[in-house]
Amino acid sequence: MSRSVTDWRAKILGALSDPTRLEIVEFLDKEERCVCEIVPTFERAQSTISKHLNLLFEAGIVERRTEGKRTLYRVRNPRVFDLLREVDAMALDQISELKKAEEMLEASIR
Amino acid sequence: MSRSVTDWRAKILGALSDPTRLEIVEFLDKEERCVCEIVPTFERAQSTISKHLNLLFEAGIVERRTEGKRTLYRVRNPRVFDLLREVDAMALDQISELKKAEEMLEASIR
DNA sequence: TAAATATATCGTCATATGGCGATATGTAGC
DNA sequence: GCTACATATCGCCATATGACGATATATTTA
Repeated sequence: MSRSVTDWRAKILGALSDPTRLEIVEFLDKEERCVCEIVPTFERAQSTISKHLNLLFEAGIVERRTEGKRTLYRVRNPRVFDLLREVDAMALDQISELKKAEEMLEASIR
Repeated sequence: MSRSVTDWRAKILGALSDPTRLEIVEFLDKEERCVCEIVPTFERAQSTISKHLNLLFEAGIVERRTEGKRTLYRVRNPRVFDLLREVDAMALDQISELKKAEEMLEASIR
């Protein structure tokens, strides 16, 4: 079941298209962390976090290794942070665009 | 209903997390195109393409304007292409990683 | 105004996703 | 071997997504 470049791109982007997963990736920012650290950081059930981590793993965003009874996750390719920085720039752009529109709306009401 | 930066990031990434939409964005690469050009390019129903375009619009990826009876779409922020290039690099990396694994598997069988 | 064209929207279906609690699995220590 | 701990997996539910054909809307042309 070989996957095209486009499918891989979609898979990578899909893995990053959830707020919780985005924050998990940020939390892993260059630091390896065990699930036992990740779970209490987010207000989600342990099973939910586990599924998110597995999804990130399947998409090749993170790697994992076990050490005794813990499993440690880390970001596999630091490029993901460059990617996120690009998205940030776009997101900030959308937000400022929206603010501008709101201000124009208010001005027209006044 | 104001949206956080993380939510916007997720929305942008979600809009790009589908192979058809990725290809639509590539097709719009700096060129404005009408729906009548986009639809026949993809093997999808017109209604399907229309929904994809609207989703890209909602996420702020594309802009649109009408000219007579046609609607023309274009990419709103060329940054999206920088983003896609980053994803490409990651996708190629995953693929070569997979190939390497396959080769090692074959070698171990031989 | 009728017909043709371009696009959006609606209704429906099948499948995917995100969430949870409960349970299974695996390791460490007693 | 039993217990505790860490993590993954299962079963379920509600909602989102992607697909389609059919229909609605808007504009141009006849």
